[in-house]
Amino acid sequence: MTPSRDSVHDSLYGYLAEKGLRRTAQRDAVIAAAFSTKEHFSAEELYVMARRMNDSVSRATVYRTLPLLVESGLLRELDLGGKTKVYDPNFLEHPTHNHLVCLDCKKIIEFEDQNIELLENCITRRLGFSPKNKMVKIEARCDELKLRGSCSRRPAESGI
Amino acid sequence: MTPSRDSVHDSLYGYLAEKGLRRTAQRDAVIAAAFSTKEHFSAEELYVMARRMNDSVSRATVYRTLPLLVESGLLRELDLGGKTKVYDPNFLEHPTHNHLVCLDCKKIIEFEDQNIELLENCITRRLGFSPKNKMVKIEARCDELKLRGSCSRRPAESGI
DNA sequence: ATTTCTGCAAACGATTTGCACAGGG
DNA sequence: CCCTGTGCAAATCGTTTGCAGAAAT
Repeated sequence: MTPSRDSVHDSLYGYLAEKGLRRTAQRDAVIAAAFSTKEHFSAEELYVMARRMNDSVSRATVYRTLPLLVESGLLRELDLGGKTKVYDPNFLEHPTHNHLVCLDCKKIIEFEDQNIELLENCITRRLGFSPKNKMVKIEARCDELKLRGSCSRRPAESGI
Repeated sequence: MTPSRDSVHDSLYGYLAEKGLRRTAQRDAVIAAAFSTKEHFSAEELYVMARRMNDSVSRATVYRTLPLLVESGLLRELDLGGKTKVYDPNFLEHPTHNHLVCLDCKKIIEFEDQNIELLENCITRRLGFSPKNKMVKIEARCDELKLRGSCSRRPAESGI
């Protein structure tokens, strides 16, 4: 299910090579950390995870590596309403998924929809552009919470 | 076309009154500034504009007023890919519009689409939620730029 | 009179950067 | 070797906050 770490490595290091950039133990650790989870994470959280794989990784390296991962398309940067941006490692497996954020419990549900995808492409072309990244964010309130006064949903649920 | 400033004032001060908050000259200036344009603006830009209307307005007051405007629904906070968030005063006139951002020239095109709107509502209900805010951001590249090597579009164009 | 608002300046916190050394090709 | 990458600590920059006085109700 998870894309093999090797394919992620190949993909990024292919990208790095094109730019004349080098392979290092620290970048390996950051990549391994980023794809060791399906959860969204902040830069700081990635720093902690990467440090567990290789304690020579510094915060600066994490902050310098993150943009490379985003530009190469391995990771997607998202603003889901929290105080910092988060990074989503699930775009390799689900390149067109979108997000619903519950305003009550802050839970995030990922969903895919082929129809929206299609409409986005049409709209973009009609305006004279070629689509690159499309993102939908829906902020909503939990019906169950409104009815029962508490939200029973479990954190790990994903609509994918 | 622009909603009368009075209606904006009424709307916000209605909201403020509900919360036991007060009407002040500084808030008036910030509101007037925010709705003196159809362009997106940053907090700092709003500060400059508000100061032109009343030079007693401080940066702190702008930063304290901005969340009130967002929570009351008058202004929408957007992450369009720049380094800071921007605020969009056009949601009063076009409550469901979305954004396309050109990766080449950074121009922003606003568009509305009833079909996407509908799909977002369906998806949200299907997942057991009631939609509150829905946003679509499309990042794209200008076809004309690709063909001609330069982007001839003018900054003020809006797809609404 | 009571409470909210304000400007100021200091504090904050996430991110970025300059530097000198380490290490990949 | 040469040049990129690194950790460290300092710098940056947008935003937030504590405070004492000003102003709204």
